[in-house]
Amino acid sequence: MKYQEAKEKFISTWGSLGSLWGINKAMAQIQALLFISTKPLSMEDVMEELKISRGNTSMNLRQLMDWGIVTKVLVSGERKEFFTTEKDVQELARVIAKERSRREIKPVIKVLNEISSIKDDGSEKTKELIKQTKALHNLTKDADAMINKLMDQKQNWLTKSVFKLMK
Amino acid sequence: MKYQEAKEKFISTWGSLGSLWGINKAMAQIQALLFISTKPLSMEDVMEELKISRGNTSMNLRQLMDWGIVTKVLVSGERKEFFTTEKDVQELARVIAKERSRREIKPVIKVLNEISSIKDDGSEKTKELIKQTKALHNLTKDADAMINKLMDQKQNWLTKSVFKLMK
DNA sequence: ATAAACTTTCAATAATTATTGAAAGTTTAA
DNA sequence: TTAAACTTTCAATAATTATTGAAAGTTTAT
Repeated sequence: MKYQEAKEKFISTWGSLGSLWGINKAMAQIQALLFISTKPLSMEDVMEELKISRGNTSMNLRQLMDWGIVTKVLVSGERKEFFTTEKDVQELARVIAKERSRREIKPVIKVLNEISSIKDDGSEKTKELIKQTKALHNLTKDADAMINKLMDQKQNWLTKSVFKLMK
Repeated sequence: MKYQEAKEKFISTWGSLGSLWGINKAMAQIQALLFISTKPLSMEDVMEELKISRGNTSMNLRQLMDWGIVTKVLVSGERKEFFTTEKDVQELARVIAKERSRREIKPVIKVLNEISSIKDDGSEKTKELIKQTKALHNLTKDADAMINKLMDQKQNWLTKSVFKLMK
């Protein structure tokens, strides 16, 4: 496999993966492109490489910046804007995990909590609803707390203590 | 909030959540309905409750069975089939995690591995591609291993040892 | 102040994904 | 073996989501 082929494969794989953890294809592909680029890219560069329109590029770059994983960089002597992505995978994972928690998990925890707190009228179906949403509420809450804690560990938590403890 | 409202809220919340961890709305809603139901439901029951067509119900029940979180149960004296879902949240989480790992994470790990193994031609861009896909490969691999290990712990790993160790 | 260089917005359109419903298929009872 | 009860399949259609491109907006250089 040559460079160009490998690069395309990486971008398309990362792109389709993206769609299943909640971000769209173009957004994931742009991030992938920046991730393996040796220098910041302009909007022009991105459009060219990925064959997507200016509007699409603009919108998705903004989203990536909202997520906090892409930043504008100023290239001296250049008028246009250049973009780069977080290059450290650990930090990347941390940012993504935190953002997903805030956007998706936290709201669900809130709703589950509301539902599990309805008044018990004594009927079997109400008891079941309360019991099951309570269980789901606790699981979600605990899993969210855990993942955040894991991701906040600075250096490689994986190969260090945590992982070993679970052997 | 009364029972009916709470129930509808639960089903719709779970339904929209579903779409962002890779299963479709109808599938997630059927699972949610079964999850809070006190007894197995027939296809008729599901169609009626969720106002979806027979075909849709049939297809999504099959998918849920493929995932291993819904099972057919025979109700004596009844001709038609009844369905029920895994009621233990921990076991549910385990099955979902395992299945996602198998369907989504493992294939990505494989591709990242392939890409990170291309021949280094000495150019800067090739070096960067190799370096970054290698980093991503390791992270994904480790995270996948960890989540599987966590999920395989039988009883409540969360409130017990693992969680405490990360304080 | 003007215009060129560049970016953003958003209505229109395209692409993708989910849903329907009816025909075909299967199972069971008699 | 027939037919009623039930389930599955799948082409057509609807709903949703992503993308385009051109007009409007902004910034910078002169």
